[in-house]
Amino acid sequence: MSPRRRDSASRLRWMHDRLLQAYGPQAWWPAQSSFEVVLGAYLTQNTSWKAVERSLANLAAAGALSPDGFRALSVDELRELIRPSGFATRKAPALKAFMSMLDKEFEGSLNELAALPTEPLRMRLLGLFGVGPETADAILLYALGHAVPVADEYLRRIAGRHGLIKPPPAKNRAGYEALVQLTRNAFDADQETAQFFNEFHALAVAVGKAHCRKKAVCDGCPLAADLPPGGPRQIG
DNA sequence: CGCCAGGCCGTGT
DNA sequence: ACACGGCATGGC
Repeated sequence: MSPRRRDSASRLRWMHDRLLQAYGPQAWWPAQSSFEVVLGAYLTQNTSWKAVERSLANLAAAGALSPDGFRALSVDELRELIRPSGFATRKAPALKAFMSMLDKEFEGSLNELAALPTEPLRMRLLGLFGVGPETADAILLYALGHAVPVADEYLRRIAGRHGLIKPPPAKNRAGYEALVQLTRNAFDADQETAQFFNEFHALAVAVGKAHCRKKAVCDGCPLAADLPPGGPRQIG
């Protein structure tokens, strides 16, 4: 039966099942340590993962993928190492601010940071320079193991093109929270685990990279059966 | 070459 | 509250 004409929660569940069937488990985040997840979460802001990999390779060569190695870098050295992934004049001090917070209040330990309750922890992250809602939630989920949904530009486009949210999809804070709520409402309480949200966001990125970039490439998309009659509703 | 990338911040309404 | 420009570099 067609998923069309059903409520957005059902359709989002259908999307999850369809994507899992099409792509399989994604085993995210692509990193060797929680600290590396944090670095990647900052570096990938409005930046292709390909470029992030170049910066991470530079950091690895400098021995700076661990807190100890990273702490030893000056902000100027850091800026040069992460230059390939762009916005380095912003991202270098932002990362140093995270490290500084971790050292001063959590003995340099991500585990101690992760021990805070989710909501205060999220507020804490959002208060950091260079951390918005998506970066905060990515760190919460993929580095700290908290069960929160992660919304991103791909999910925003998917929801927009499929008419799950009223177009044009807002790119502001309220729009982000609406996507998070959409995800929370779609799944049962017993599915609201870190493992599940982990997989859901990873699948959204997988289909996004393949079919939901700015140029519409809905042809061959596993989710195409759910598109409104006449094609995607909203491209940008 | 021009457009875009796994956002966020500062400023102006 | 919301829109909008700026931010840096590299891939395609």
